[in-house]
Amino acid sequence: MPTAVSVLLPLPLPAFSYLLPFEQEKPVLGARVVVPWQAGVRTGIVVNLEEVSATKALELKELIYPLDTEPFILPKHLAFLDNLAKSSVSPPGQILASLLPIGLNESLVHEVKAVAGAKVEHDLSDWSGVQALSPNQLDFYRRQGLIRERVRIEEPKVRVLLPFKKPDEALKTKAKANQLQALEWLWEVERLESGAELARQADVPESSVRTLVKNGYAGYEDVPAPLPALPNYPPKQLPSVAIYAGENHKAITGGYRAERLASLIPLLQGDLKKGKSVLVLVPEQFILEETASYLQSLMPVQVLSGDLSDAQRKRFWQELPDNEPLILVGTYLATLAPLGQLGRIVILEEASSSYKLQSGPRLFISSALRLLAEHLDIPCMLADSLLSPEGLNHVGEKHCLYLPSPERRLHIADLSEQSNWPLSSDLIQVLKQVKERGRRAVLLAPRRGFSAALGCSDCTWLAECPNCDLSLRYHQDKRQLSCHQCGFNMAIPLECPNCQSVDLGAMRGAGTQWIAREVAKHLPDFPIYRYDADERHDLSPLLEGEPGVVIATTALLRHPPLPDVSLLGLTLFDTLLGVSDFRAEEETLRLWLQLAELSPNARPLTLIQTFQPQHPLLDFMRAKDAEKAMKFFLEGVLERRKRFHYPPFADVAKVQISAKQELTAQREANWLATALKLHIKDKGDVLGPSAAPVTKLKGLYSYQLFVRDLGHKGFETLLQPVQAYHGSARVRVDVDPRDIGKFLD
DNA sequence: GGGGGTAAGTTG
DNA sequence: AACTTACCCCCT
Repeated sequence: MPTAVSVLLPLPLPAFSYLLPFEQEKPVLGARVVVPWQAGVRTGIVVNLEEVSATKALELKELIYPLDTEPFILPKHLAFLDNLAKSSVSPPGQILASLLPIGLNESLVHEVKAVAGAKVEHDLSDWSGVQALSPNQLDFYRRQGLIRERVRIEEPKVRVLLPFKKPDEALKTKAKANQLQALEWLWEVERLESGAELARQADVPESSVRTLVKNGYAGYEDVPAPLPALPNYPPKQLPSVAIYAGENHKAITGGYRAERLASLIPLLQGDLKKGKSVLVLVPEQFILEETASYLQSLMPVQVLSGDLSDAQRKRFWQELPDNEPLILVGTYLATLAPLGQLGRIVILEEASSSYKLQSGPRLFISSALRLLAEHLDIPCMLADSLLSPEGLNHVGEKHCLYLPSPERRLHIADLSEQSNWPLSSDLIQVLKQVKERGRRAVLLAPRRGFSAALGCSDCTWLAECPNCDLSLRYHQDKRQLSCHQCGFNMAIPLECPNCQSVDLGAMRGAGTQWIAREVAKHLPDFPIYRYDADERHDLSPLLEGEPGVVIATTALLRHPPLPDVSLLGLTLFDTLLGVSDFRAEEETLRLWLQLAELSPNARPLTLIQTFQPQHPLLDFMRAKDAEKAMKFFLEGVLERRKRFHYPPFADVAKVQISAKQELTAQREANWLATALKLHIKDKGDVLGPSAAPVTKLKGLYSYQLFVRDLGHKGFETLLQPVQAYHGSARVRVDVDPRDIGKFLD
């Protein structure tokens, strides 16, 4: 019986079947194979093999060539991929494309040869490069069965300068002293990447090197590229901790980031001793570097992230199965890393919103890896300053290790009674103390730029984005108004377009520029730094202990910690809570806990400016017994989530309907909501549709609705009407949205 | 009748 | 995702 091979390509499509040529060995599951695709070839992964009838075989195109004899993706991962595809309602190929960092886009040497006796227009009697044929001809010959094809991975080559001849008498004249010097140096170092480099190193003009090459003493050659070095990070000492996680723990919360990691060390060492590797997942590059720095002096560590070059990732992937047990610290790109003896998965900062992939299948990587651990039947450890309610519910209270939380000093400044906006008199007073004592302070503003808006003081006019329902952010330094969503920029108008008043000024929330200006007013001659996406000042004087104030956005959380910060100011607490998401409070609390990481060795006074000093969240932050407060907070969240049927007690998917015309978006959203309600019946419910929080964005009007899966039936079936939708609006789905108002591109 | 743009359909 | 085909508008 002929064999059909199902091949998954890194495209947003399901797997496709190809016929295995009768003379070819059956490929193993998870191996890479090259298959014909449109008028060329593509590399995919073998996900299934099945016997088919001879008639069925006739309909299939032939597989071209296997690239591997061993699985490139572990067969255990294939079922996991399939499961992820179903739960995220996206094609399996799309999951593969977003999780596999290498291997499927290799450059290939593709050759063709005419079958014996075939009449073809070209001379294809021997293997020749496919570029001799036009794509149409290739397709035609394929269909007629006139050619055979073969491929191999193109070895990465680099062009180098090599010495060809030893210096001879002809070079030993005074006029050719430079050439002689260069050639002798080249023989000394054996090879160099360019003639220019030789000229630099031998300290001769480039023309001398050119002459050497012209006269055949040296020349360029393509040689196999050397293996790239794998990254290394400067070692760092972990703090000591009093409690360690054991086998019965499934989550760690509280403490500093480094303490949570330190509490895991005996567990990790135990895994390695048992011959098991551990996958340590991180949400961002800076945590990857920090984690690798801490671990590498204690145990064998490898890293994988988007910061590695293609060549580095390739080397990493190839060597991984042969390595001794190790700790792999990686971002989501390490999900499918072929660790043979994987014994545990650790998810650091498990609740981090950075784990939400912003495109493709929009996976939430924490959930995906919890699923992987279940598939592999290995333990999974969660760690975060404040566990996600989902995480806590999953592991259960009694499997949770609480580390003592850092002690905090908190002062709340009520902005409603203040006249000197955006700084309260309390903040000004402590800032003055910081200056007098030559200390360091960090002020966090809710946004970059000067202010949230520019408006007219005489009427109600506010500058708004022409593409979005948002006010334009005022950037004083560039004398510009810009939209932080769509990137629209314009110059500041001279007068109000509404009432022609010239009294235009900053309105609403103060950004880093505004705060910096106010601080400068109150603290003349004190060093002021800014740290946001627009302006990243060099903070090394502060690292060395010089005094100063940093005005920053949360971008500062990705900067190495500053020593002995004595004041931490949150200039507008309210914006954090203003987010229209059921996770807003939880995220705010987590941010508050993360702020302690800005200066872990100090105990800075945290000053919070707010218009709502009675907000219940502040009570949790003020509580003396932090551990108890956190437990109480999470219990409350879970209780409400249960009562109102929110995750983890129901699965939620967002459906976004967008169109250029607002009415179209609204009509199609209503239509889709009705279709969904009829389809879902009592298996779940449909909330909405309602206009998206920012209804017009990037020129599109969006409506959104939420589908709740109350019986864990899976969105694969519940969202069927969405899958089948072919109307005039653009529809996007986000399963498990982490920010319910966020626009889906 | 064709250049230039977008929308819709197909890929094994 | 990448690519082809269909279709529309505008201009010569």
